[in-house]
Amino acid sequence: MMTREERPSRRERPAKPALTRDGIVRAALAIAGADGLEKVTMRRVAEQLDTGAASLYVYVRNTADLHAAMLDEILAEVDLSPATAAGPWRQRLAEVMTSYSLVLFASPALARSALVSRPSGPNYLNLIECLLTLLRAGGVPDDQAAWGVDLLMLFATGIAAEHGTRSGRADADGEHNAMVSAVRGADTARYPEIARLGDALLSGAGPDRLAWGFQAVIAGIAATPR
Amino acid sequence: MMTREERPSRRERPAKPALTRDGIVRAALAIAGADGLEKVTMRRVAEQLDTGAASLYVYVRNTADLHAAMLDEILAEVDLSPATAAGPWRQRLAEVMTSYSLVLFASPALARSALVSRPSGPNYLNLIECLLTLLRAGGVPDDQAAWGVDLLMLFATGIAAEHGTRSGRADADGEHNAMVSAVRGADTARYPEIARLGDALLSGAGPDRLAWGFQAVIAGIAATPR
DNA sequence: ACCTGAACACCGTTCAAGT
DNA sequence: ACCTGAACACCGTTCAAGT
Repeated sequence: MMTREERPSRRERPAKPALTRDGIVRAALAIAGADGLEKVTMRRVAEQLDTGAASLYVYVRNTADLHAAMLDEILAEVDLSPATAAGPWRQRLAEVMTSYSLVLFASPALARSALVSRPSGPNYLNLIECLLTLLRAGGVPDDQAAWGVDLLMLFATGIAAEHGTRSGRADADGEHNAMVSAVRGADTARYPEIARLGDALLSGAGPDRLAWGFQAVIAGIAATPR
Repeated sequence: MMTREERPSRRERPAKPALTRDGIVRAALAIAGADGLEKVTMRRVAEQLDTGAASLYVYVRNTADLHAAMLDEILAEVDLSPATAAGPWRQRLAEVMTSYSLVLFASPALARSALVSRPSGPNYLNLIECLLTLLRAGGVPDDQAAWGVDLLMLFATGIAAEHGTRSGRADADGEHNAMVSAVRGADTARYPEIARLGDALLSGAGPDRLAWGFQAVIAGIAATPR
């Protein structure tokens, strides 16, 4: 027979979990997913963890550090396997970039923060390493690859950030977007090209646009010597 | 002889200037130039104008609106004249983009805010119109031009934003940049490509990089059908 | 070493009341 | 219509004091 339950003096409610950096980051991601990144404040994260804001500073340097950690955490989901798969390098490169984009599309607010402060966590470095490996496999000269990676990341991150801005709170608020009114408005005379191209300028973040962008950027990187 | 001075009852000190949207934006730009964009708060701008924060809301919808207005204001300085000049279209396009970049380099914090919330003021629209005109002059198909403009702007804005992050307060604080330590550090085994390329990855926002990027993006846009 | 409460020095935005 | 003071509902971060 089993012995009587150990530690019977333990309270009914499970003890509040020990504070860890990972726990803080996970709590922050939960809040961001539910209420948006702007609600991820030290005080709110601390509240969720049943402690005070000051306690977080043992594990997190400041708010920017917390945001960076959140970003790196979600970058763990990016699929880097095409780097070692078979097939044409351009397509494999596009696959990795697409995976990165899909991850950021799910967290557009973090995409915006990635634009502002370039991440530098281990998962981000893994991704960059992977992109460089693929560019090298494609015979792209080193100097072009070094700057090209930036171009690729900027494009993918920017599109994800834009997507978030559009479908998020901002647009629901009926944000006065001058581009929209110029495209289908009375400003045909002032901005003829914008009016002429119309919706093509606004056609958002669909997979087509992403795929075209990757192709274009990869082609430019490979074809432009320094 | 002249008549005696009119309105002699006027006070010695010049009356405090009437509040206008333009005055608010200019005061905000002055603060941003002196102390950084993060100091551009409603309360601080109001203080500079010798009034209360609540008074600004007659002319400015909210903080985001103020930032957007600041951005559009500085975009007035972008030189669009290459659009109607003579010469190869690619070079003229690069000239306009370079002018845009130089303007943003002077206000990197606004570059970051431009990445997050795409501007849409009249000066921004003028710029987009100009870019589209040049792409059309180059015979770039409409659909490629529509998406290509975005690519160009994203690159130029991103580089300017990055430049600001590096030379600004963040770097001075000795920000722990994992990229830097991976490049010249002990992680040669973990990130061989990053280590191998080294400083080429970090070589910042020089004119060479900008020029190369414009060339590459323009080449990609022109060469990649949709 | 870790955690806490309290404090400091701020924010954006709204609103009733004035002119 | 514009302007204001005061209030509401928050912030990040620090620090002395506790365990």
